[in-house]
Amino acid sequence: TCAPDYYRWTQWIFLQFLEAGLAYQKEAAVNWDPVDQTVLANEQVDSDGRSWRSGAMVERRLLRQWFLKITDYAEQLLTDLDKLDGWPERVKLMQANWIGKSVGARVTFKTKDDQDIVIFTTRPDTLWGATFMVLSPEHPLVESLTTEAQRAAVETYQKEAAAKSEVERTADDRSKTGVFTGGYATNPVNGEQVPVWIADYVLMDYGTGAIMAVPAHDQRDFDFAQAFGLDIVQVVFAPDADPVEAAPLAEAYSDNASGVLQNSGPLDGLTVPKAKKRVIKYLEEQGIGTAQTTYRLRDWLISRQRYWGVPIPVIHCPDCGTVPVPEADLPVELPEDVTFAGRGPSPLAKLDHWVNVDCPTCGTPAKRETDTMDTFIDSSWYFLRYCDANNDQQVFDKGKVNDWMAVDQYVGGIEHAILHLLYSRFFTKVLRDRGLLNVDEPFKRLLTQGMVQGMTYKNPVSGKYIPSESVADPSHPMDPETGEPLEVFYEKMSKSKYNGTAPGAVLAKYGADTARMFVLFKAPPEKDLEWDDADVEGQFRFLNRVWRLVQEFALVEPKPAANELSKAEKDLRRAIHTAIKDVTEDFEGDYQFNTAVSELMKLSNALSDYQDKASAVYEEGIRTLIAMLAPFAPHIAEELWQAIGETESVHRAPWPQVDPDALVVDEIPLVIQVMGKTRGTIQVPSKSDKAALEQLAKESELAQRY
RNA sequence: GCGGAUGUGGCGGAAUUGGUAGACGCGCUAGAUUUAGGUUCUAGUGUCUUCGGACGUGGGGGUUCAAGUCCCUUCAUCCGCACCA
Repeated sequence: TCAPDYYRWTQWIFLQFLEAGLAYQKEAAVNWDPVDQTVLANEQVDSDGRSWRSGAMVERRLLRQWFLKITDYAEQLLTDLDKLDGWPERVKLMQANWIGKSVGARVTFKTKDDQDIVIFTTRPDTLWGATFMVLSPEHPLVESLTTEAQRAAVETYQKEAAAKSEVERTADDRSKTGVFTGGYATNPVNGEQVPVWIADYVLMDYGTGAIMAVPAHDQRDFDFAQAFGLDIVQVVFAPDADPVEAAPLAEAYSDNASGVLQNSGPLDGLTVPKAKKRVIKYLEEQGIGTAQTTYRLRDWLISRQRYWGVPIPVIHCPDCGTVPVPEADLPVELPEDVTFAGRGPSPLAKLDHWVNVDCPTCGTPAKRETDTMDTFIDSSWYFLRYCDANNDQQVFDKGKVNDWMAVDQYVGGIEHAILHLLYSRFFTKVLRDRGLLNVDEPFKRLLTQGMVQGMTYKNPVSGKYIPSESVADPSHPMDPETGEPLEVFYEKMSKSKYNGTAPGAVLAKYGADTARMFVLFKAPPEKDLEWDDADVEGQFRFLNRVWRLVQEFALVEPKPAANELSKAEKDLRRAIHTAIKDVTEDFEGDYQFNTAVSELMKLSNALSDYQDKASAVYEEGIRTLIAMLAPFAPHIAEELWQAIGETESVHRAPWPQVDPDALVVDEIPLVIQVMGKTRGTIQVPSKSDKAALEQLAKESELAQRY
């Protein structure tokens, strides 16, 4: 994605976004990584407020930046999750959470001097219970609402809030802080005067930055009211049979299911769901509010003050404003004659000959945009380019993309749940709406594979991690210095925890085939894998057994195929074809390679136990085993394939096919239960009808005994 | 707090539509081979047992001839989101 013949098209796609009105600049309080000296998208800041890349605490800065309007696609990105049957529920939920849809209403409260305070609420049915309002400290109306008596307190609070980071403001500590502005507003449904407060738990960038507070029915509002003695609690719904009074309320009453509205004018007597519908109509009739849906998803900030990235292909002209670079001038290449001065501002900004250009529209001197794009842009469409990777005329051929897409199976880590996987869905939908392709969703099936974890020794007293080499007796691990017993557990590998495994050492000792077999066998692909040297040994043993089995077989002179198979031969043949069936199903289904490997082991065991090594069925078994081993242990399988006299590569050999006849059994063990208890089995002909089976069961020794 | 997932031997994990729970592997026990250790091979390995059996898939209850699987309830662990109005 860093090659100009790729990012040329990344820039072209950016221009498509620009043309569609989906790329724009705005000044906003953004996430600034002080270590990498760049801004970051919301998705790239973890819940502790740290940069996904540098790990530094992110600061807020007011900067003019480029954004992509992913919010325009919030609803589609949410509803189309239902189409993704092949995705883990967990990932879909994380995306739904991140998009954060809330359905409710905007309602306008009036101040004394007739200014509008617009609030957003998901509970417009509780409007009659609103007894105060809270604005975000940054809310533009705070200044005019604040009375002289309260001004000092309000300004102090605003300063404190501004100094706090987003994380501090939303930290675990739920104790409420806030200040009364001295101002009042009118509740539009009942004309009550309600005091207006400011508090930092109300966030300027969600909803409208202002809320109505309903202490009787919202626990946060209740807590706030208690903390500040706002004891006007108006109850507006209650269980029908058990009206709740204001006075004894110990906590907010928020059981919506059984509530019936009271003290609420036109809503009285309605259930909560009905009141929610009715109130919207009422607000609209009265001209005081409308239905509204909000999303937590924010537009995607894509500007980066980094050198390594795709230059944003626009030119800033003093006369024409922001002008896109004409398609014919793409790519805007990253200059190579830059000077890096450690960490600091992007070196692009200092490169005058690159920055200074003529405006493509009017020809007057202008300046290039020096920000580059978030690298997640590059990876949001590469799967489309894969369909037509060498096209130098267009981004990709529509026919080819429609033919190949969507991706049948995507494999990736859970860490991309709300990053790459959301961005790629967004890009696919935008490019579809630009008429460039016909698919709605890029990835049909998603497998989030687990991580490899290492065996970790930790002294629970000192908290120190101990390298495994220092542990003398692994069955009773002790701290070599203090003799204290150690905790043993599995955790993500890390140098500081001495729990890593050097792949080179494993490969040198056992070979790549063993390592691969171990990884596939140890756990199903979506689960974390606990690296255990003893299990690696186990795989090594298995491959050695197969090796010996084939070497022994190579010395035997096989007999020609018999017309009539003995019972032993039939049994072996059934084992062979059961293995083919099961391994094939593991490949075609959910990639449960752990059970596929175990099927290979079973087949190997069956062959190992089989006496007549010269039988043609035995030979079939050996050939089948090697052929099915090939995808798991390609080197050994190739070697063994030659050992049995083949000259072509095993990897070109056809995959073994199931012979349904081989799976048929003449006799099956029938489970006998007497009075609901399993008592044993009897052998019965597999083609018996119900009456015959009942007869056999009644005559059986088990039936006599119980 | 909200949402989701998962609970099966000493361990990792298997078990089609409800039909012999614990496949396969690790580990462990005993024996054989070996000067010894390792390797390799054989047998055993859910718990209890008066050797007849009984019990057993986090706990409790239910449906069924039959439940790891279906229903109700409860507990625990992990993950995501979290003052989102």
